[in-house]
Amino acid sequence: MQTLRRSKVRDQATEQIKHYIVERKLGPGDRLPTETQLAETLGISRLSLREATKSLEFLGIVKSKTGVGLTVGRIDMERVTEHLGFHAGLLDVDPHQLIDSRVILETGVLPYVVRRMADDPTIETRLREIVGQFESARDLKTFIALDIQFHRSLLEASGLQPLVAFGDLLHVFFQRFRESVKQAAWKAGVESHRRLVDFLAKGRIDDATAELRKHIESHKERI
Amino acid sequence: MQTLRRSKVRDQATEQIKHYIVERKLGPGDRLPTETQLAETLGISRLSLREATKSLEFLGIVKSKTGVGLTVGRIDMERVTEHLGFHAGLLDVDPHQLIDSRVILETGVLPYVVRRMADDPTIETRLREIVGQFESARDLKTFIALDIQFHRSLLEASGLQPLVAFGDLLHVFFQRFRESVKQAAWKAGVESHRRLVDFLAKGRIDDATAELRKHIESHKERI
DNA sequence: GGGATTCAATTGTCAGATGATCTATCGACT
DNA sequence: AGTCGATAGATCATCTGACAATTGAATCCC
Repeated sequence: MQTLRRSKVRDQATEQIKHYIVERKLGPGDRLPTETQLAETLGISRLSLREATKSLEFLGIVKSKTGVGLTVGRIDMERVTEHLGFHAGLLDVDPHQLIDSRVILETGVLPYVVRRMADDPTIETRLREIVGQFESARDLKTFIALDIQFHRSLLEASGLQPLVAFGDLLHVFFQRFRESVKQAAWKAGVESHRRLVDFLAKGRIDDATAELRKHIESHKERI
Repeated sequence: MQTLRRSKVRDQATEQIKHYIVERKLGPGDRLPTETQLAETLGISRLSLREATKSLEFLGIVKSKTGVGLTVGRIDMERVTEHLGFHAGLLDVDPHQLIDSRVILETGVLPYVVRRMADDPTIETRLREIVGQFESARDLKTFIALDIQFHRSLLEASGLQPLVAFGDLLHVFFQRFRESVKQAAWKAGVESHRRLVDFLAKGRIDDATAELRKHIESHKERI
């Protein structure tokens, strides 16, 4: 037999659309035919075509705007990371692994941060600004928000977008046991952040690494 | 000014479905409500709900079978690669950032690998097995497959699932310039892999780190 | 009891219609 | 003449309703 299982109309459509894009060497921003036209060309209903385009849109391969039409999109890692949370390895993660992963990610980034801090003084300003805001934090909620902001800024300071995206994802899973931080730990955390920035500003990578590692691993005591 | 655009029904639906899965801690294979039920619960038409599920299905987050219903799926990175890698022009990630990210990720993992290698001898066996298979690789395709396999095994050897997941994602975006590897580079790559395993087996983390960094950064010459 | 059949449940596909939103053109007013 | 606003057309967004295709289990027949 030719086809064991008949390929679904929708899946054929997605392939056809991708083929259309490649064949005509279309790039981000280029126009695609309208839904009606595409459906007619492929000989399927507009609905099936929509299911196809919506799938492609999910990853950013195409973009659709009301009143405008379909255009070729640009895929960025952030979008994919956003949905990656369902990767089998992440659905049910051991907190220890989560912590270790964060240590690797954030300490690994420090050499890059130091390098970029030397060129761009706004990075240090930004980090110190957040540290300063810690002082006026009164409740757990704002404290957590600031903590996330600080660590995100740290990753951003490396200039490595993929790691920022991944860091965001880790934070989502980290959230649940962040809330168990005791008031006593705040103060220590604030001091730790401040020392970290100091080390970075002086280019003392090893000290900064040790400080950051200790800071993140302190979460292990609360598991 | 903040563009106040109403979030589309479909996008809300995808979020709701993901939320549903996470909230109930559903894993691959678990059943979801039927389309009709879901649509009713969310207060939207079955059609809009379908566009949502089809999007999720595109990444493998959910699976649907005629006559059976919806089940939770397992994200298949190969599938993601297949869709994402079809047109390099659509990918918007700075290659340098990609390489640097990989360096941080994989070198950061090495101390953990060494530690676990000491306890579990199968790890070294596994890595050497892949290195051995490189010898018999005849075409670019199998070479690439082995390279991916090696680096994935390396991450797995750390025991840190989140990083494995992230590594998978990076490989998706890395794919495109893997294909530009010249035959001459194969041999060097194989040797580098072998040296890396040797260093790891001896617990020489610094040497291993340097070797791995050099290996990954060699891609920079081909940009 | 075992195999074939029927049937209910569920997804797959279609057609048609209406609302929402964007672009562009045209016209009025200064 | 130039600017602003309104109108119209194009296009996507969403809904309703219906029927076909597929699956899995209950049922029936021997």
